[in-house]
Amino acid sequence: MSKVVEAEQGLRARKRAAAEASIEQAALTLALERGYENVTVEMICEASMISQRTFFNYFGSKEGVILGTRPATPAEEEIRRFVTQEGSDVLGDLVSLIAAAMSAAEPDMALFQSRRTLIQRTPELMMREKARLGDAEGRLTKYVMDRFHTQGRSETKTPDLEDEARMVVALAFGALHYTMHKWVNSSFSVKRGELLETTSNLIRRATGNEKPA
Amino acid sequence: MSKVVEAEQGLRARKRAAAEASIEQAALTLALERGYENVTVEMICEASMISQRTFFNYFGSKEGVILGTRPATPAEEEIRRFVTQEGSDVLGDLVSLIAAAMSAAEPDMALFQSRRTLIQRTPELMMREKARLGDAEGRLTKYVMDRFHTQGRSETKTPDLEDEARMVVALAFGALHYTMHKWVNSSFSVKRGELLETTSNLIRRATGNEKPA
DNA sequence: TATAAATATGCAGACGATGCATTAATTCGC
DNA sequence: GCGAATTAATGCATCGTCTGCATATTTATA
Repeated sequence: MSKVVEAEQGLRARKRAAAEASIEQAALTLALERGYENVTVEMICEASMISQRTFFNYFGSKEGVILGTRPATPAEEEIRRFVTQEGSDVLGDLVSLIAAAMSAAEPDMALFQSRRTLIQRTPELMMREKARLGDAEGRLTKYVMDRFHTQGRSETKTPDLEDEARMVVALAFGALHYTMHKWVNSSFSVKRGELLETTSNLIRRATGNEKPA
Repeated sequence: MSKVVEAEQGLRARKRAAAEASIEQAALTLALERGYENVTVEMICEASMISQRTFFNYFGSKEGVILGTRPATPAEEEIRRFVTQEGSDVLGDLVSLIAAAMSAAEPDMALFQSRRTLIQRTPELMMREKARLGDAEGRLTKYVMDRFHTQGRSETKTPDLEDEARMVVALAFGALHYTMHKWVNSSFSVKRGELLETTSNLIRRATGNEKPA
């Protein structure tokens, strides 16, 4: 803790990080090869040479190692931007926000893609993934409300404003699902900007809001 | 099978129906009392006096007895109506279609409400529920496409028409989620018509499509 | 009523997950 | 560096869901 200011957080932390990485790698590889259901925790432990108990200490569950441990929360900064953002495309902006948080949660692109692929092809995982997002529902609704307030809308004038916010979040989840699907199926080749643009356009069309031009 | 044309499908079927009803009742009651997680399959079996093996033969899983065995498929007739329906509110109409199918799958209103309440308050179940709906995604997308075609839209003129259809389905799921939530939280007092109307309006607002009047 | 067909049950065991005691490793004060 | 104090990893027992398979029951049928 003297020589190097950041990084090198002690032997303990480094070892743990290494072990985690090794376990994740083993799990992802095995699952991509043989299918999530056909991989047991025991196999993963064997491959990464740790005890089963340690596996659960680290990741909590079999699904945890695939979905990733971080809860994918948007950064303060991003949230502020979303809240104060001008324009009326709440839905599009919210989808962007969540998408950004998701990729931020897994810096390693290769791992991220492995995860997404696996999630996409495994109903079980897909559903867990959605459940996780569901946890954030309340928080996201709050952001949307903040944005509404910033834009001068209030419950006084619009009593069911919160309902509207909830609906925005619900729709965003739906759109996000679509977007992820699309992205995985394009083998991650589409740039994020384009993808989100497409998503926005589709939302407009799907809801009867053709883009003027 | 001679005297009575319908009903009375033989002792066997009747017994099974009775057993199923008894098990469902026991499961729902126990789960509402003590929480889904705190009820074991063993308890349910004890309460309904059948073997664990039989329980799994009937319902396949612990979650199955709560969510219900029927997959909630819209009737042919409803589908046809949806496909040939005039108007541009695909999203609203689709939400209606799915909602109708869901209530049709459980004729007994009391049971239906028990299920919904339990699903609503149990994240685990919520997520399973969504996963089930996810299974129908492909089918629903097809209906939407059929409707588009009926309305004279084609992939020739709109290459990404299928994407648009997918997005409609994805958004419908989101909206449906919202609607169910709302309904459960109103203790099922809101009439379905009103609820769907509200949903439609909120979708319009959420997507920047204020209703003119 | 005897026989065939279907069904419920018991039993063993796989697998995920958790609690608890034990052992091994790391960190920290000297 | 070295030993004590902390902290983390492991082993073990156990619960709960779920499946396969053999066996016992029950219903349907001739």
